[in-house]
Amino acid sequence: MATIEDVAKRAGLSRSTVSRVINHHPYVSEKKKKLVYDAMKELEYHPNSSAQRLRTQKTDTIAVLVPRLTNPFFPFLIEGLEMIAVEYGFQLLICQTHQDKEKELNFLNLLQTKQVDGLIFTSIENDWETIATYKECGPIILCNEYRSEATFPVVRLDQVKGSYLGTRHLIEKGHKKIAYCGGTASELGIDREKGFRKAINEFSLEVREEWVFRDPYSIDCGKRVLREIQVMEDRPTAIFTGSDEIAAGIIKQAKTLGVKIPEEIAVIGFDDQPIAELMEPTLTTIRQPIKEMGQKTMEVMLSMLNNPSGNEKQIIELPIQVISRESV
Amino acid sequence: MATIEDVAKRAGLSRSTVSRVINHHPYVSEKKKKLVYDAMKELEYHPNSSAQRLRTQKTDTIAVLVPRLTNPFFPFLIEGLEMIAVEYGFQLLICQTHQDKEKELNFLNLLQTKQVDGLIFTSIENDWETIATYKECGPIILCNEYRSEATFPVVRLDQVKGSYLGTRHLIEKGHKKIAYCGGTASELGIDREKGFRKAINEFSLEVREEWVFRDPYSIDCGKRVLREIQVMEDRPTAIFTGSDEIAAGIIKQAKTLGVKIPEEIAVIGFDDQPIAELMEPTLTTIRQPIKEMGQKTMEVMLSMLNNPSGNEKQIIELPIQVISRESV
DNA sequence: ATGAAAGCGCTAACAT
DNA sequence: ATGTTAGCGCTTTCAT
Repeated sequence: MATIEDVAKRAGLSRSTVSRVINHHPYVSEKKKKLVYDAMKELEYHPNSSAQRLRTQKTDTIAVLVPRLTNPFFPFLIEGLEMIAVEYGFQLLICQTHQDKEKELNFLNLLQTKQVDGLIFTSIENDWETIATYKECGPIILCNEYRSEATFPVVRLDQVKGSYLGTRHLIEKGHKKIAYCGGTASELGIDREKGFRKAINEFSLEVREEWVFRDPYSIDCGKRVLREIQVMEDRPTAIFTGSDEIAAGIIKQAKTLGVKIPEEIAVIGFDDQPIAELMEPTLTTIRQPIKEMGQKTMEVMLSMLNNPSGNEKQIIELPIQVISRESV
Repeated sequence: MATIEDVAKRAGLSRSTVSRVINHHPYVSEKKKKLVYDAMKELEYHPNSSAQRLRTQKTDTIAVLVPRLTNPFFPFLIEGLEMIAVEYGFQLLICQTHQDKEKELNFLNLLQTKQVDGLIFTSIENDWETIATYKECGPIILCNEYRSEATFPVVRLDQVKGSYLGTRHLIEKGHKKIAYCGGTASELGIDREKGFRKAINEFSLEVREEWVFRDPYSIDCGKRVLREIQVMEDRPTAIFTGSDEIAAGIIKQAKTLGVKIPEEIAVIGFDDQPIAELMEPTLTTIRQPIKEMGQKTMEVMLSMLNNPSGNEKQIIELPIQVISRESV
């Protein structure tokens, strides 16, 4: 492997000049520039990125922690993040935590070992205390999931409002017995339940505790929930869910059991993923501006990188809306 | 940021000893080991990965080129790749080419700048000649997509057989007029068409050229294809597709147009993604052992890394099978 | 078992 | 406009 030294010799110049050419510095004569380029080509020279990183103390890389890529929500979010990152010459290091606390901690290590310049959480596994420890290690942003104790910037959607609107939509369609199936493990989940209950209370309805499912997250979870509901004495007539996957699972199971949707049970999803339009009936859902959230997040990250002092807490909230289709 | 030097001073030892502790070398007395660990903890020391990489000339990182993560096929493939990689202490750098030749070339650069130790293609945008150039830059493997001229190891599925089986399945269900909608841009596509035609010929059927669609890849493409078919005078009674997404698009559009599936038109997908079970009718499809393909690929990569001379061509083919559901 | 010293490949301050 | 030089933080021979 050719080094910068080799190129310098070959071009009959100093390492500095070669370095200047590589980094597009001004004040290099055209003549020598050409000499350098020729030498680089002949020697098939490519700068060693580890050396560059060591020297400059920058990696131009941002870590993005996601629970798993097989949940389509996250690829779409990454799409937004990457769009802005690439524009400014940054690359993403995508890290799947698989919902594992220890893995998450290991990824935080990337910041400490200077393998990345900044880190973005899109889901959070560990306690806030644990994560707060890393504040000094470099710019960190919470995107999508959040913690109110957070002292990092947060880019998120107004989950309370989202689930409030979704639930109100169900109520306006005449439903009075509504189940909640959104998850409450995270603060995001708690807020969703909050919005849900806000709508419920506003219309003086009641929620039976057995209609509240706080763990579901997948297609299979959705299926299971519907099976549980079907054996209840007093059944809800509508279900609010925390993702299109859960909703899809419910609908799928309903077909298997011969339960009519939305006549017997209405279902509302969350996310507006491609699957929402493909299901039969098509899925009424709550659209999150995922890509925009990604873009906004990366913009905040870049500004933190440019202005290291400006990492105070700030909360950016994006709008959310109900997309009415056939499942309600 | 504390450096190894700081730790050495603090522990009253040399940098070498600290380094030995970090890297779990033998022949360090327990006493000094403890001294080092204490110092590391007090100083919150974390080794700088750029320095380590520069020194060792290794990154323990493998680049994985995918067209896009929003196509669920690739997250599942990554699942398999990552499982093995993590086991052996490697991390993945996931790179989306977005089907862009230039981006693909830029990612190949990662190998030249020593930012990764090896690189895996899961799709190929550039000419083979162009890619062949990079052979000397480090271990490269083709996974999923392939080129017969390839001089790198290839891990793939038997596409000819897959589409042959799928098509035969349609024929055995009584179809004689079958459309092909699989893509032919890549060699993978060509092989699929080959398998398709093999089955067609075996049963002495005919394929009208207007029934052959070589470009489709997405849900929207599938919709478009069905619209085009519906305005034909002589319509096929079955469609072979190159992905569950395309098939899903066709089914969706069929509903919109009031076309009955499978009665008026049968559809077979490719991949067996979660969506295949959610559609109504459920999707008959060709299952690819995606995760296994990822695992196998990473095993080959690791063996290349351990044995740099062993990067000769080898082709590993995995089995494929038809999953019969309702859409045929 | 431990330390001294060289050097991985690069950039940037300083000097000219 | 170009060159000289120091040093980023680490590992690894070599010596003891």
